[in-house]
Amino acid sequence: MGDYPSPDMADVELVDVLKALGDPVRLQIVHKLADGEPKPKTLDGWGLDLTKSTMSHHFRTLREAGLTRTIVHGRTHAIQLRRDELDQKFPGLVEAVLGER
Amino acid sequence: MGDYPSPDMADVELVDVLKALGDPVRLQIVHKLADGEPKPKTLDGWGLDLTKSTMSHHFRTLREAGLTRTIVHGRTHAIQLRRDELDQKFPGLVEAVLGER
DNA sequence: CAAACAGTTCGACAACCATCGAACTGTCAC
DNA sequence: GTGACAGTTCGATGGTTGTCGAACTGTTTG
Repeated sequence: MGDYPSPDMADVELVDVLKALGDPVRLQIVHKLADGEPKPKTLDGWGLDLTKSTMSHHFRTLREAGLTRTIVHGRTHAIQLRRDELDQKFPGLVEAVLGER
Repeated sequence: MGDYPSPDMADVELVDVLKALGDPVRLQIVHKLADGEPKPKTLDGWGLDLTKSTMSHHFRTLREAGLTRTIVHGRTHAIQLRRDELDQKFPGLVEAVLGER
């Protein structure tokens, strides 16, 4: 398989981040990623009853919007929130969205 | 004309707020409202080249998502960011979206 | 009252999007 | 190597959305 390029944070636009977050499935995924640890895409605990192709679509959307990065490990993939970069580019945004405070 | 009810902030969902903000036109409108002052819907300075019906659609979307309130003044309407309520319900969100810091 | 004005609503249209199943690609285990 | 496994991609489908023009509603001003 190919690779899964995340955009440079310099090219990430706020409106695209917000659009990606403006979907209940993706917002929930981001919540599960809040602790910063990479999570396998196969995770049972997403709490979502969707097919793999739909999940794949959302993972791609999050990655292309700049919110996550994909870590390939043989035949398994993990997804991780780009927390540090996001905090630098959009200070307070992730914190506010996750409701931490 | 009827009235323009804003939802109770208790009923406002984060995902709907984010979806409303995830559009370039509406994000720009919110930026213009950042100072908290009500702005007439007729404002020339929105910086948007759209018809009145399209603007009306976006104003409605923002209001129904809980982001703004409409102030009717005879035949003119003003729109205002619900800053205090939003700050209370989603601390730091508006600040982060507006890029204040 | 009549005309101008501010704004909404409606219908249409195209573009986009979430979802699914099926087919496909790459990797690991046997 | 062959089959199971993890994940992506593709095509289709139905629903949503952004945009416009035209018609409409309510308000102010002559």
